[in-house]
Amino acid sequence: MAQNGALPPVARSCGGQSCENCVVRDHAICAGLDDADRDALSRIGRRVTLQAGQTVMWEGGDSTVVANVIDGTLKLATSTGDGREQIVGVVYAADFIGRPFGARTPHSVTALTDARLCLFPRGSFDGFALRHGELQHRLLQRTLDDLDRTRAWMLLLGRKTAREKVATFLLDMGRRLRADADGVIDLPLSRQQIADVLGTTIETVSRQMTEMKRTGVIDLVGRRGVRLVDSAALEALTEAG
Amino acid sequence: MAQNGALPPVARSCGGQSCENCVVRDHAICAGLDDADRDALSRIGRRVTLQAGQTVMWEGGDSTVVANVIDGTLKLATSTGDGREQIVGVVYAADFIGRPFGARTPHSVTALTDARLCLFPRGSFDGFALRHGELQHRLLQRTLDDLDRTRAWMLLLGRKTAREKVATFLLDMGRRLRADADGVIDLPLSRQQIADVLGTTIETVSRQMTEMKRTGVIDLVGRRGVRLVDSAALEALTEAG
DNA sequence: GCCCGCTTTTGACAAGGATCAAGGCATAAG
DNA sequence: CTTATGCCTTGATCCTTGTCAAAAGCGGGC
Repeated sequence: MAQNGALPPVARSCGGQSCENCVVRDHAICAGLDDADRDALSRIGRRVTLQAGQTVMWEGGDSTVVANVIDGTLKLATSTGDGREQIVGVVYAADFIGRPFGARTPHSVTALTDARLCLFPRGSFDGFALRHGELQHRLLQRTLDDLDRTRAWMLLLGRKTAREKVATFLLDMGRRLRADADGVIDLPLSRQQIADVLGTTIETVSRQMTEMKRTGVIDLVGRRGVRLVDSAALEALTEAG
Repeated sequence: MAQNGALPPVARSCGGQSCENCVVRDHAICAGLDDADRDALSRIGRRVTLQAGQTVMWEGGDSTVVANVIDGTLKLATSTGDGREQIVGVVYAADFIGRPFGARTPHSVTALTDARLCLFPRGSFDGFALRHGELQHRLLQRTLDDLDRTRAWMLLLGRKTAREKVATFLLDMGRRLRADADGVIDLPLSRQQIADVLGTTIETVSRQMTEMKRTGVIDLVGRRGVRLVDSAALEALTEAG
């Protein structure tokens, strides 16, 4: 399973590609760098394409690379020795992944959808960041935001009921992902993965979503589609109910 | 309750006190600053004494101050509208608290024991940090570590059993706190607060600890004292069992 | 040293969610 | 179009943990 998810020996790289036409250049941590600095940074990195299911970093592994997400969705996960998994973060385009300034990666990083990364060797990136206060500042801002969001999620894991967890999750996805013309959101996570985010089981997630569909709060279309029919009601389910 | 915990109108301040004899100067984020910079930083801050139970920052409140913990133990907490509380962090001497570079404090900060802080107005601190890359780097390092630790705690909240939670908590306290001559650790948290850290109830915590005492893994002395009699066995209880 | 208040422990019971087990249904391959 | 393969849903049951209630015990104050 872990083997199947491994990067192929030679990853598809587009090293020569510049930042000029990068879709996340104004949202990733590189935003704010002047052209010369961004060029210098881009020479350190290379583009990599991932297929859904591929793992880029392993829990407890050496921290050898960090990256910007260009597009796609990835999960950050930790697990117990006996295989219980907890997803500790979901990252999207323009997010930063990996552990700069540290020897070990404390969690695995796996693509949930096909994805593209702008990958940097950690050592080179660390050096660059130390020489560029602006970049380090943006990294700090982002890390502080991550920490705030992560702590908010602890309230969900420790104190919310299954119903509240699923409602909170759906609203969160609604905020992060864009719905199509019919208002349908295409979830990047399977039911099992949703359960792993919420600290519950696949059956409980399924039952809660079915119940919400029955009461008309949401609509389920196919395996991955959801329409948030009544966001206000969903919001209400977020606490008590 | 919140009112009782508020800072008194005039906090006991020792503004004139310099960093020279500060017990955490080599461990807090100020370590690494040269004498001149540390002096400049100290002129921005002032010392404040807190009594157990006092709250320094409120969830959702304006982020007006940040601080170094000089001594004592404090909790970071968030809660649901209906009063369920989750402790999202416990901080000790030399730790940094508050939300730099952000308008709001996402969680409350409350003293668990009497404590002393080195308090800075956030605006001034932010400005100072922006002008001192070394300080900002240390802040980044610390924030990255906090994030790693917080994510590890998510695995506990989402996937561990009550038994595993309590065992993990006790070992964590054993690592962070120093035992006295008899090997007894004085917990800075009440049973209810332990429950709030672990995302469970006071009764469950009590039952688990009683059971561990019965099997000789730990020993309970008074309300706040614990002796980790068999750390190896405790470690084993950390996963499965 | 004794008493009072509050935390902690213990007990009984209920229930939310986990587990075990089929069955149904998208999605993709043939 | 048909079939096969996993996901997802649904059902039945169990059990860990939460809830409610009361007893016990620690610690501070008199």
